Amino acid sequence: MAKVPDATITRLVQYLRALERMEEAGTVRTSSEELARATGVTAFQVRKDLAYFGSYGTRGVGYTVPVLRRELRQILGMGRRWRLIFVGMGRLGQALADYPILAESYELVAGFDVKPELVGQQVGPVKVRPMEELETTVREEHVDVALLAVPESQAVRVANRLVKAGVRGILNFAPVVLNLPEEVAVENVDFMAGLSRLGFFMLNPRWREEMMG
Amino acid sequence: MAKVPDATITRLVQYLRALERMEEAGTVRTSSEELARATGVTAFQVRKDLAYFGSYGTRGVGYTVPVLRRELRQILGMGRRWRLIFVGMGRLGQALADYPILAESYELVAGFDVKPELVGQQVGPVKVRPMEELETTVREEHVDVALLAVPESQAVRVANRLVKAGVRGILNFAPVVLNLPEEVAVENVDFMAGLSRLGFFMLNPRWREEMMG
DNA sequence: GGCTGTGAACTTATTCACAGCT
DNA sequence: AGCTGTGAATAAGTTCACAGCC
Repeated sequence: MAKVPDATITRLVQYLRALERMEEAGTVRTSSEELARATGVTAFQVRKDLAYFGSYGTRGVGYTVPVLRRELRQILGMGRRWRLIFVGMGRLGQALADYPILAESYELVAGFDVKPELVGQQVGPVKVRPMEELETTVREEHVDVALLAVPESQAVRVANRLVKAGVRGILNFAPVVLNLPEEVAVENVDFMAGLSRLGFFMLNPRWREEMMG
Repeated sequence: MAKVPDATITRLVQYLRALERMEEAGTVRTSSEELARATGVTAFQVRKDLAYFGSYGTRGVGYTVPVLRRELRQILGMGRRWRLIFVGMGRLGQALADYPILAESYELVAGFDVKPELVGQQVGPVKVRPMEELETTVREEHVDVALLAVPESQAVRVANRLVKAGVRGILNFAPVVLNLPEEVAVENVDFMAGLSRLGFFMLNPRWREEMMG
């Protein structure tokens, strides 16, 4: 397998979503053209992205929705149910813990918070434990990934604890740069950064072509 | 101004954050080296990114923290307080409305929800109005940007309403591809996609170099 | 001497044209 | 005939080396 552009992975997620909608709708056959329309990229791009991983279609015909869906789930690691913990059960953590789609694809092991009044509470499918139990839980209950929703000031410290305890991935909602060993995967969900970028694009509507003088 | 890479804008936000931390700490002088360390990129990259917009430093000396901070705020449109509405005041919308950093940089005009029991409520600094008032509010109260936190199934419809009403930017929390006219800026905050990507990187820890056969 | 600013080299990603199957 | 799969061309983005200025 050749080296796959980062952006390709992001697009694969979108293709998978489109395929899931098609399968729900009962569609059996699709094409790079149709996937492209559904995800806002070009058909060339769709075919190239898929080609990094193999050939899943039939020339002259197209792709079979359930087949391609299964393959993409496999590639993206959605085949296995990763074991996930919530770290930080404030407003944001609580909102996310109650997000139903999460529980479909991930095994929600537990939540953690420093606040004693939250410990013991049940938030949707997630029961809150004290921070002291973080390391034992990660180790003994084979946690793969942590959803980090603690305040900015604590994010770096807690992330380091998680890495030391042995998680393999962190979904980071705090607006900080985590500098972790590269065997730990990190994805940042930084909506404040998104807002700042939005500000730039609103100020510079023509940034794509040639920007203002 | 030459065409600026998309990724540069994302990094500018990080530089700005680092500068704000430095200014809080009372630091007056910094360097591309130091900014690079704080944000996890190379010093070359920092200098190149800044060079797209002008020259803000002094050769042989470095950058003056408050000066560079002011310039970056200017570039990113943080100089003016954009007027923002929340669309969708469910758990996620509520959590975000209460996020204190938001109110520092944005004028929180109002929130909107279809649920009658939410209408009229005060969520942190945000008062909830009925969806019927969406268009009038956008037009009469000069709303610049909408934070879209409605269920997936409604996201496309509501986004189109917002565009028609005249917003200039949408921060989209729904996991759907919005295909909007290009004069409207869109930023997606798609944490489910982040989780899927995490799955891929956990499965393929060596994806950076050469991936498995 | 030291650190910025930038053209040029290089690397990575996207677009394209068409060969290869069905 | 039609649509995928892919090497080659083009474009975009990053790294680098060093010129320029304090």
